[in-house]
Amino acid sequence: MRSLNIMKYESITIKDIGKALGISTSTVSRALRGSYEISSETKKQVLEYAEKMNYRPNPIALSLKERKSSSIGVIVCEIANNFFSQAINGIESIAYNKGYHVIISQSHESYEREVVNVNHLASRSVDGLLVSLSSETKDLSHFASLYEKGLPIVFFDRISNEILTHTVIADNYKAAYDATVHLIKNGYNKIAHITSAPFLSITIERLEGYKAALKEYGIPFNEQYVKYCSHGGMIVEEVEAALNNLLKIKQKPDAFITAGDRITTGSLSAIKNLGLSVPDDIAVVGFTNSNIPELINPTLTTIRLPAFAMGQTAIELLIQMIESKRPVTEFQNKVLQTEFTIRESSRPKL
Amino acid sequence: MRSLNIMKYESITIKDIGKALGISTSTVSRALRGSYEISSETKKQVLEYAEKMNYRPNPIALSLKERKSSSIGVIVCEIANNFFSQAINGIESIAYNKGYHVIISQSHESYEREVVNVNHLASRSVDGLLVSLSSETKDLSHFASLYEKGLPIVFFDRISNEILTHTVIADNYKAAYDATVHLIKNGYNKIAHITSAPFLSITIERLEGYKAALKEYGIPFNEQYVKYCSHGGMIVEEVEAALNNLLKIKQKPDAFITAGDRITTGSLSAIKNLGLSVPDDIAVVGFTNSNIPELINPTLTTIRLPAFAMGQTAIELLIQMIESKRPVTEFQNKVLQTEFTIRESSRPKL
DNA sequence: TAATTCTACGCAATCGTTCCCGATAACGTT
DNA sequence: AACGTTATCGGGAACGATTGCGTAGAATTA
Repeated sequence: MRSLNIMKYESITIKDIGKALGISTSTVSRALRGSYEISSETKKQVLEYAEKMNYRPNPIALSLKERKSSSIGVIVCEIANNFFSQAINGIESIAYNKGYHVIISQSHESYEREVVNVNHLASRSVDGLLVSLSSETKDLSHFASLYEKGLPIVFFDRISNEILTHTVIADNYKAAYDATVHLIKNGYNKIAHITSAPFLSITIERLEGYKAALKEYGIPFNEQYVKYCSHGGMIVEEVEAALNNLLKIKQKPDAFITAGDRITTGSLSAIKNLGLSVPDDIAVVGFTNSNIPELINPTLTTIRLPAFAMGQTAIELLIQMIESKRPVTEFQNKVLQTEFTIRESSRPKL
Repeated sequence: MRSLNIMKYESITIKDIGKALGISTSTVSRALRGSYEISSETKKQVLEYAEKMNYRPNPIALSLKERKSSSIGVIVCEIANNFFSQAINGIESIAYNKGYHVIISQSHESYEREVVNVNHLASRSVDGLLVSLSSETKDLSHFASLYEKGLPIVFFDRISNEILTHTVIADNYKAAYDATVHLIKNGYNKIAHITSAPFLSITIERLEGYKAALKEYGIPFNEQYVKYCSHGGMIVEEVEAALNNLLKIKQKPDAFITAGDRITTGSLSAIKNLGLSVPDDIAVVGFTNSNIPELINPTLTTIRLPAFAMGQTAIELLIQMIESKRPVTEFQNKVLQTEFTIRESSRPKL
């Protein structure tokens, strides 16, 4: 049994080492960093003592002096979302090996919260930012001002073209196109789309793909068939409302595509509560990174985003930007392919 | 379109304000904090200028000076787990309102990683730590040494009695007991248990509840019916192996209880792949915080941990510890009730 | 009027680290 | 013998903020 001491945690500093060894702090500092102008005996002495006392440089002092922190900030709407938690794992897998620590913060789809978080991260001297925008964010000046002052930022998933930098997205256009075509070929022609906030990049990209497929197969686009969840499905009620509104249309849809984890699960629950059956009453294709689509009843046809790879790609671009000596002028806009798995929820219409 | 400047981000300091206004930094500092020994005109001048220039105190400098950071560190095995992401949301909901920032780090069930993370958080001067142990952790000296030096720590979910501090857990004993009794009453008597690493507190508590129920109903405890996943189910293969080993037993179990999100989904997938049907071939009750247990086929009988509340309780105890002037000597060991929902996967045996 | 008390501010130390300047030897060179 | 080199180290400023202490000048009191 160990108990808590009221004294605040204190660790050994180079000053302590200098005092103990009768040398100056500058010498200790240089010895620790292996400077050529320190004799090998002194070096050995310092190194041994530091090792013995378990000396660790104070990262706070380093951050203050060097204005960097070997840490990168990640801003996502929420981690309780398969896509983002998987993306974060991708980010960490690279960052950890390159000596960067990852600080995660959640916007909870709130613009205000996003602003607070980005400013906090910046004031904490993160060396760079990885951002997926909140569904409320229309104005990017909180990022722009930092970016212009030299803070590297890479956007992923929910991006913006307002700031010229690297971006990493999934091929949302193609994914939505393929899903729509799949439904059409399986005999569905009243295909709805429950999606996120209207101005989000992912929403626009997916909507375009959806429209393109309809057009190609001569199905007129029906504005009523597109329902937006302004909180990205984070609020259950908005998904239920979207679904109910869809079912109220006289030309009731016979299929729908959901654009996100929360929207997918939310609408499936709502359908179940309404006593409807999938796909006989209505077919479903969902954008989701759930790892149990085949456990759902019926098994769910899904579009899975390459979350882990997107995280990896984004952090690689960011680190490249951070460690670049010259200003980066060539920006990459990576588009990663999604994974389409056909299951029962979209089987051919009877 | 805005582009990246190579100059490193620089913000306004107290020194800049002093220079601009022709006063000393101490006066600026005091004016900003509303000290009584600054004239109201000077105060007004400083406040206005600071506001105009959007001055924000540098938290790094403050951390260095004050040896605290208004941030608390959270160590969990992984965020891509419903329980932990929900718990983190509970933590954040309180921390945010009390002015603390939350830094999340993942151990990925690795002891080594846990040690690295805790030391990094400590050196970053977090004011306290919220910890759920990794499944590999047997030795707690990396926590104990910091705790003894005054760093407040609260353990939640996967706890240890090696360190005397506040703890927050779910009533795992009762949950496992109830689940087992439920299965027995529904006619199952060869009940297996697929659980996490054997020395984890949650494993022990659940196993005890399971055993107690068996004993109460006169069913002999069969060692073979308990399978451990040393990585907490994080590796799919270990769950499959556990299940396969279970099915190889001559007295094949007719039901099993899974002790965790990953183990639950992993074993259900494995069962599905084997072509077995639930609950006819084998019934299932799962510890899981999934929000779609009723979408699974068959709908899943679950034990849900009060993740959000556990996070809230833990952070409240931690903040209380941080802000306490005197050393805390009375420790609370909170036990929160779980939520048992009976569905089809454990319906009465035919 | 002289002594005292306030008022309102500046100086400098502090936190831990790095790094630009010197400084001081012991050498070798001329 | 005088000078330049080189090796090795220390002093001190800087990063941004807080704070104990000192003090000039004004206001008050005796």
